[in-house]
Amino acid sequence: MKNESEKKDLFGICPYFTSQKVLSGKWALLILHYLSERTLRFKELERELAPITQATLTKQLRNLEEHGLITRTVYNTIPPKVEYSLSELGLQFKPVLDSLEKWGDSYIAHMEGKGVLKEKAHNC
Amino acid sequence: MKNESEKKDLFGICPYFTSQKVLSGKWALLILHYLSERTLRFKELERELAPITQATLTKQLRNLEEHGLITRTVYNTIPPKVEYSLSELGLQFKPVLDSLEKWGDSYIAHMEGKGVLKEKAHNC
DNA sequence: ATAGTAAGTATCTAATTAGATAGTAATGGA
DNA sequence: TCCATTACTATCTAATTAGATACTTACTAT
Repeated sequence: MKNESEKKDLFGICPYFTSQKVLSGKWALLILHYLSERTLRFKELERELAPITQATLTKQLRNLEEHGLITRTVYNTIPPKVEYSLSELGLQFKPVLDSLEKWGDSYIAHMEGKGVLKEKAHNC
Repeated sequence: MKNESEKKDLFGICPYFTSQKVLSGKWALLILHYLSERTLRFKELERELAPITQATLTKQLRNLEEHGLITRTVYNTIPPKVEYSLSELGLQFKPVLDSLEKWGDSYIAHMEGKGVLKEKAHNC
């Protein structure tokens, strides 16, 4: 199934399409948010993102790493220690996170105004 | 499969989780981008987003409409005319689009620096 | 000896999304 | 009379993602 002629792959060409691809994971934004606050170990992220599973978290982290948003540092200890943090590119993503958080909050406020009220989250 | 106790549904609670849900469609960002420039008819959007299919475009638009980001205006003419535009909430989303575009562009520039060069897109 | 720990991998299934394809409705124009 | 037009809907299949579960490694503390 080769389709060189198709213009499907706007990845790396259109900023919106590119962003969509990078951020498409269910947990991507949340991971970037937590890492924007501080470097975290695998286990710490797992706790923050519960009830995420290990396998899923690993996949999401690999995806972000492949796209260059986060860096992975392995310490050769037993038990293992692996730290995740934002790369330079990931740091540049902060303005997006900020505007997204602002919008998300006003979106939630808007919904609450319409009667879809929920309790405030403990984490996140 | 009822799971009231699970804290899976952070939609409407956590701004990142909420944003993720709203923007999860493959074409969501692109649609919001085009609509942020001007009101568009269904057919116009379809052309801009080619090779999207009608069915897919309809689904994406319904999703955005349900989440309150866009408004749908039907004119009772033959052939039909339906216009889509950003709602108040959609307009508030503009800062996100702007920061996203900025980041996407620098991401692409970064990739090009690493030798993943592509031609510039005609549209988008 | 055994259990606990951290950070995985490997499979497989379930759920969600996107896409292909065909059909509809009402009208104006050739 | 037939075709084009616009904005769909309805099915069905394909592709992608998320999640469940079990296993691994090598060391330390009980």
